[in-house]
Amino acid sequence: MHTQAVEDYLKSIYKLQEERSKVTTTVLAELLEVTPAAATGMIKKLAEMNLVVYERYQGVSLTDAGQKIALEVIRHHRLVELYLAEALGVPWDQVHEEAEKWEHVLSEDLEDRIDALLGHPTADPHGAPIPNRDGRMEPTTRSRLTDLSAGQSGVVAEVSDHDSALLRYLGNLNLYPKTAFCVIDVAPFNGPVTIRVGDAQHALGREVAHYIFVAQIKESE
Amino acid sequence: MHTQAVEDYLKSIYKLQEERSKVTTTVLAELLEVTPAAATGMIKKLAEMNLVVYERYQGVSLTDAGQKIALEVIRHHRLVELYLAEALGVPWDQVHEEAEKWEHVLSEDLEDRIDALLGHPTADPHGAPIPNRDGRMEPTTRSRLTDLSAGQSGVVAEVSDHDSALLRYLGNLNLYPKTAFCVIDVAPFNGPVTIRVGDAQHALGREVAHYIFVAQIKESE
DNA sequence: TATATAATTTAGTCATGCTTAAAATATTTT
DNA sequence: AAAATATTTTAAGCATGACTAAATTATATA
Repeated sequence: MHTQAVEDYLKSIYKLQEERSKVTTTVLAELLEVTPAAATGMIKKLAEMNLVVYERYQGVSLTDAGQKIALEVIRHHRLVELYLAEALGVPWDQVHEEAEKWEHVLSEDLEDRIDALLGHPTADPHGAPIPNRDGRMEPTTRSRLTDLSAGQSGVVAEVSDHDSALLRYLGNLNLYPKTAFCVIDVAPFNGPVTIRVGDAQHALGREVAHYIFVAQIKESE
Repeated sequence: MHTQAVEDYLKSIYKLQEERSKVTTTVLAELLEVTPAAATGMIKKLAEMNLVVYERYQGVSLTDAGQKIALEVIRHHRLVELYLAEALGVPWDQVHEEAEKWEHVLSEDLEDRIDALLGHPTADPHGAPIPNRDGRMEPTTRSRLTDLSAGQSGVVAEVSDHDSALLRYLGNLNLYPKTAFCVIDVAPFNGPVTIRVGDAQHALGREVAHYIFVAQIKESE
């Protein structure tokens, strides 16, 4: 087993790699809420363990071994999130925080039990894909709501879990994954995106829309 | 929140205090699987935090504040043990090990959810009492099976969870808490204790009998 | 009671992972 | 291209919590 710090670093590097081509020390440090100096130190250690490739001033990237561990941690995290929500009724804006701690103490045996109990799920409560035991995930086509235009319809696929206040807000609007909606209007000058969900209509700020990922995009008739 | 080490020390001191009047450095160190020197160091730190009373060469005892924390940790531990057994089907010889890790990451909110889901239980899978939120426990009258004599009957109240092989053995004999039995024979010279459980009859070694706690002792007719 | 043994504490280290401050390197701006 | 700025790394240090080895204190034995 690796330390919690090692697991957290690998997980964070993985997440950043998904978005940016280059994972820099500073961005990593910000995500982990440590100083850049601390990140440099840990990156060096990870490089010695052959979990990341690192060249001074050039950022990091995961090796295959590092990615494997990262995906295991992410699997733990997302399985726990879903389990907390489904089995224990924890509100979806709180599961992330709890799972941050639980992901590091989950034995393989318990992972299997939870996985089976949930019916081998493929997505967590925010719609993020759960890697299977081999580290494979369902490929996701991640369009953001900000990329749609008026007249298009879609389904909420995933919502960023980085801010629990945002999740509470979206929960109040019933904008959970799998919710269908259509875009009524996209206001100019970074204005709100207005959508219709069932009978309700909501004007969402650009930042909120940016954190909503959409699937099954069509032109509404 | 306290560190995991602090919580583990307080829990261990509490458990030792239940059995011995004086908790010595060496016994504590053995239970925690660290060197006596390490225990001395931590004891000093706990004393500075006013969680234990400590005088050099004289052993430790918990303060009220220390006991409060110890009981919270024990409550977490035993609730988790029961939850793992009931909700996730973890075998009773494995719940202890898992709970050792989980007890330190359980939020108060989750504690309440688990407690409610289990119907505010008062004992863990081994029969050990679960402290309530105020730190109160059901008073236990702890006779050991070794204290009984032939012709007496009783009910298994609690079984020590310190050795998972012992638990597997007792599980195979169906000697779970609440199991009724009667003593057929107690062989001399520290010989086996023979008991009858339902239709089956088992000869238990003295060490095993020592780790079984019994309630509702009567003379069988 | 003196001595041997056992328990406990102190002293000095080590690993992990963080911090701040200063130095080195990259990137932007002029 | 040089200067200014931003990023990254190095250096030194701190807290936690463990270790070994040596010194101290208690307890048991003769």
